[in-house]
Amino acid sequence: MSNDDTGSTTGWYAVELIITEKDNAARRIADILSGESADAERRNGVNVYKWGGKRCVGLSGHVVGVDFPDEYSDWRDVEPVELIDASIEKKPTQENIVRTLRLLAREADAVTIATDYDREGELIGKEAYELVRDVNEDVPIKRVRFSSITENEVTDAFANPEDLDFDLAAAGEARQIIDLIWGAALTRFLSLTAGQLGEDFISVGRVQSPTLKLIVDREREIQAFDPEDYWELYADLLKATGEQDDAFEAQYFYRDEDGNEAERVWDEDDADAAHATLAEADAVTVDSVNRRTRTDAPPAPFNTTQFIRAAGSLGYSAQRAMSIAEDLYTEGFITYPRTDNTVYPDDLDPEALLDEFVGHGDFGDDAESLLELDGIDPTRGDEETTDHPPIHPTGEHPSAGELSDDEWEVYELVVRRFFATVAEAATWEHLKVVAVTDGLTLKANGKRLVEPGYHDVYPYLSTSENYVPDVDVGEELSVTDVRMEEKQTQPPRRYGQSRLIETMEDMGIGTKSTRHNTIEKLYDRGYVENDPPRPTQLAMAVVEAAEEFADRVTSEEMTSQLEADMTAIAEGEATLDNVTDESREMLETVFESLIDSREEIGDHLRKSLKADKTLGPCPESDHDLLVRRSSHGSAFVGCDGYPDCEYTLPLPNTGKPLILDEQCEEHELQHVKMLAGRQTFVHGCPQCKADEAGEGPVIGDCPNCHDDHDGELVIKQLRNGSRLVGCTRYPDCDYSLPLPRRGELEVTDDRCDEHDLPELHIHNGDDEPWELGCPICNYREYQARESDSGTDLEALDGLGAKTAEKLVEAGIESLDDLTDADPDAVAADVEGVSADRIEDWQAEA
DNA sequence: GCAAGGTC
Repeated sequence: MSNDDTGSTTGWYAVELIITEKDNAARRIADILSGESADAERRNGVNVYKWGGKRCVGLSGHVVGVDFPDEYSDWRDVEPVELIDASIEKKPTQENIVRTLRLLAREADAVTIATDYDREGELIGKEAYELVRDVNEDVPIKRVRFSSITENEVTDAFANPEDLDFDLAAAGEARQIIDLIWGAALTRFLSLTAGQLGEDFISVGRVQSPTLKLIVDREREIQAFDPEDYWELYADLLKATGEQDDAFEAQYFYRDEDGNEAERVWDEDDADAAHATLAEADAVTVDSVNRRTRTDAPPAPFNTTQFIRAAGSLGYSAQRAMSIAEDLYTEGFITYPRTDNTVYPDDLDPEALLDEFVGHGDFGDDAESLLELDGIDPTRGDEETTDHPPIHPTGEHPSAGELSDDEWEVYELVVRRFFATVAEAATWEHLKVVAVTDGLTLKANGKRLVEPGYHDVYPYLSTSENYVPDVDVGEELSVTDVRMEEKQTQPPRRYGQSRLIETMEDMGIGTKSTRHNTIEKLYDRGYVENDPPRPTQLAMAVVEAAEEFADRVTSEEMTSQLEADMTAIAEGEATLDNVTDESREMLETVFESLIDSREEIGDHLRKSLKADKTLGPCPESDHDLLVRRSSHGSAFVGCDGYPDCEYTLPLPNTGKPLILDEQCEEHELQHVKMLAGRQTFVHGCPQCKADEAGEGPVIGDCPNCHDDHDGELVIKQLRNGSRLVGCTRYPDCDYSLPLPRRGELEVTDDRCDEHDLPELHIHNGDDEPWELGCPICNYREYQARESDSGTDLEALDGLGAKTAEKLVEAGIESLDDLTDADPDAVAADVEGVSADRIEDWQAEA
């Protein structure tokens, strides 16, 4: 073979470059087209697969992005409204890949674009097309389309190459431009108006803002909710047998105006009357018995949204579930996790896939029992697309210990979901009994799982039964107990992450690949906190401002209109220019009223930002206490009146503070929770905590002043969050020993022989404690390590770094200076040090 | 330091 790396196109075979959307697709296509003979090499850190004269390279989705020219990059230098008519450039976002692509394109005699078969894939293909054209004006560039990477589809597609669909790509470009202009202009406007530049900018966008509005609207409903009292009545019934198994609970119901069954009694007198009647009844008579068999069909194959929902019920956030799924995909255990498809493609052979699991420990038995069913007919969902199959296992098995616990749990979920889709339906038997007494009706609903069907292989859904015994019409049942419960109607529940993603899907906003990121973005922007997400005051204010002045960006219609426009562009009925121009005009109109209300909007946003940080009144001034961040990043409580009022309270070092709704009755401060993943905990009222933490138990005598003044050493928690061993006579005696900030401190019963102080341990999580030892010995060791501080004074017993510093300031720079000094004169110069103590040191020195 | 959409 000749050297094919010379870039020569005059060789005896032509060099063909194939470009795919991602590395994984490049590798699989190279395998198919080369009959598995392709070699991989790395160029600029990018995999290039080669065989014969062919090169195949995978992009990483978009490798260029739209942006404004550099002169628009400083937010303060540009009026946001100017962005509307600014030019837009495409800039490489993945330099390595762009470089490699250019390199390969120069050498190519033919180029084939094989990106995903969807709109965004066409745009990514066009981006590749332009990068190739930049360096190779004449090379022919073709486009192949296939809906799954299988031998048949891929070879067919390459045998019949087509042309790029520039109209379809333009539809995608219109979306990019409109999203950028609206998003950037409005984001900058709000951020500048509220003075939030840098990390804490205030963002707005076509997808994030309607999503945030969903959360905010629900919160408004919750806040406006007015609970209503109601009562429910229950009776325990028993058959004449009197056996335990023949007892069950029934609930009182009546017919409402529409003739429907109702259980809630809204009037207390009515409830009392019904209760009294029931309480007097010794027995009730069975009025009707209804049996019904219900088929419980197995679930449809996983698309991204349903996968996120199922993982959510196992406790995974949307982001975490997707991140694990992406890893499992990259390692080859499951198929591509970003898909809308809920119908398995024809080329998936469920029996062959089940076969792969036979004999594999955790799944073998279930796979075998599924293979024994008569004919396998997988379930189908409503959505059928052609780009990727529903998420299912590949049949590749992870080896023992290869997956973390979380990865295994998610992998098992995907395997079992596949099992469920080929399993049989479950059957339930429902039994409804109605009994009457004195004109009152009672009912009991029983359910029993007769045929577990798919539940045997998919144990994630509830199969709890409710037992009601067999009874006959006319049978008398004795009443063994009667209960009346007072209840209140509950406000609607907040959206959970997976419910939000489902709602976004229903509304048609975002995509399978981005919805979970959008939710994460709302957290990053400080718009929501906690899980399920709760909106902040800032979020409320942003949504209010957007609703009032840019209603379009908070509504799902912006997306549906955009979709319609994109379809028109793709079909040649509209152009990119007329769609984007029209959108620009709308945004101009938005800005006219926005600019007029700049001050009002800014005030409202700033007030809300402050409200999000406010805990309650400061005990030392008329201002509020706020959660603040110190220059080195740790959180603390400080007064809004600073610098006039310097009142502060400490917060724990671990985690990010979250202000809760609960309030401390004594200090009127809201409670604080520290968010730190699994180590999240409720800190409570910071004032109460500071009061409790003040001084710990006495651990020994103060070596500085005990002999003269009975000073004792205690462990102190300071307001800035640090702690130390200090003297009870502080500030008269400032003897102190530092302690580490992190971890839980344990005072053990062992004592140091030399200093008669307890040995200390520090606990950090589950690890073995750090045996710090006697605090004096520990500090000595620390000083020995850090002893290039320029003075040898610190070696003295009980002389802390701060006092040493003061001595140095007073002219005592070394042990020699100290020996020569007059104790009384030094004591007068240096605060907190007695003449006696200096004499002791002189003796020691 | 903007968006949303790909992908890692």
